[in-house]
Amino acid sequence: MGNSRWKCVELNDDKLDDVFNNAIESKTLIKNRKTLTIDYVPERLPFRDNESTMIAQTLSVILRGGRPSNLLIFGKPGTGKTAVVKNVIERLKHKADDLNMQITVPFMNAKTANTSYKILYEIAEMMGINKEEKKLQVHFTGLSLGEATDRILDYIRRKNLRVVLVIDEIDSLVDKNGDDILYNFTRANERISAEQFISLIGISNSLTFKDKLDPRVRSSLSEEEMVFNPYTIEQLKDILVDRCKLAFTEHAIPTAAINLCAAMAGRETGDARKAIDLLRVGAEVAEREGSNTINETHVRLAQQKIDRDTNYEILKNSTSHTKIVILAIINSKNGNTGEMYDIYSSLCTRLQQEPLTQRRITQIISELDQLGLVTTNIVNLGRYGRSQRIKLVIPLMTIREAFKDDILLSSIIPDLK
DNA sequence: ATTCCACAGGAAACAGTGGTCC
DNA sequence: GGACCACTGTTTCCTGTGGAAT
Repeated sequence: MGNSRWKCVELNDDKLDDVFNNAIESKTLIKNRKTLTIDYVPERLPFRDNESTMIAQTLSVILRGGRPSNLLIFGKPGTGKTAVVKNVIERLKHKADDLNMQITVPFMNAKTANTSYKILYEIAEMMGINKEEKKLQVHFTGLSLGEATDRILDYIRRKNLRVVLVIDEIDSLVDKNGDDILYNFTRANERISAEQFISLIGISNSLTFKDKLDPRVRSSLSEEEMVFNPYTIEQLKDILVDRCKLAFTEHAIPTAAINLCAAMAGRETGDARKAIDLLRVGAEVAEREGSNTINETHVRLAQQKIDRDTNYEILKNSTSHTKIVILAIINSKNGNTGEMYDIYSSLCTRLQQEPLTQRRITQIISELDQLGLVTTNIVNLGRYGRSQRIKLVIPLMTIREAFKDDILLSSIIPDLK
């Protein structure tokens, strides 16, 4: 390795000790890191009192021995949907405990459990079905969807359960797998006896999600609906002030920096997650600088760091073909699909790789577009057809950095100007 | 007004993989 | 050990698109 990055130097143990000792002794800005994550759920969720009350009212039917309506919750990311639902359910469980009543609440995210079968498997895991004898379990794979559903319903019947099934990011499940599984669960109550039930709470980031559902599923799933509006900049400010009190030492963050975090997050989508992330990363940047306070520059640097880190991770973990596509876009003059595909094919030949079809490459481009790594514009050239203009929106430095350890690409990376 | 280009993108099929069941 | 199952990434086939050229 001729890289000057790696030099043989004598290790200075005293210096390392100093670093660690300083870390332990120095006063840090952040006194409670946990409060700087969106998942941290405070006792009272800001500005969601009405929503919390409405969800609680829907679920309170359980305490009177009834089955609550299915519920669909809509809202952009970072509007507190998941946190509110989790909070209400925790309280419901406490109340039910007081009344000696048992309810089961499997809570899953359809982005992680992204196929119908994985949802069934997760439900089985969370409900404890997989602690039963083997032929009653829902294994990781190998069963048909019908059999897995039957085993879950059978368990509910045998154990006489009341189940509230919460599926977060339910839209991504329906996008990929259709609504069969939802149909089965909304109809499941017909197959179990009166004192048992399954109710569904679906949490969706997309308002148009309902349009993709079969009318029968739509009517039973959305017995009740609720929309979480994005936070306003003023509300974000209040949330941040609240978190700052918990997270930082006194006077660590001036109002101007809080305002900037709120403004940057509020300008886009009113995303509280983003606002809190900016605060956390800003604090980390300030800490590393040895500063006692977080100023506006730290917040701006935090924004850059978040963007750079996300892009770097996506690029680094991409498949070889996605990486070659990115290199083809860099090398393409006008960014037309056709030209880009030709370059991609020749790069594949140079790397002794079998090129994927144009159809698949179109798909990869649209994935990159969704991730915000490229922008695409459809241009009509009349008689000369219709094409996409693809433009890269990430700095070449980030790409070079992310690809530099890829052995396959090593022969063409120096071409990156 | 019609033709035609160069794609976009939906739908279905397929191959390979990793698993269970009997 | 063969039948069966789901998942992922891909290919194949196909229809739709909008404006310059004719």
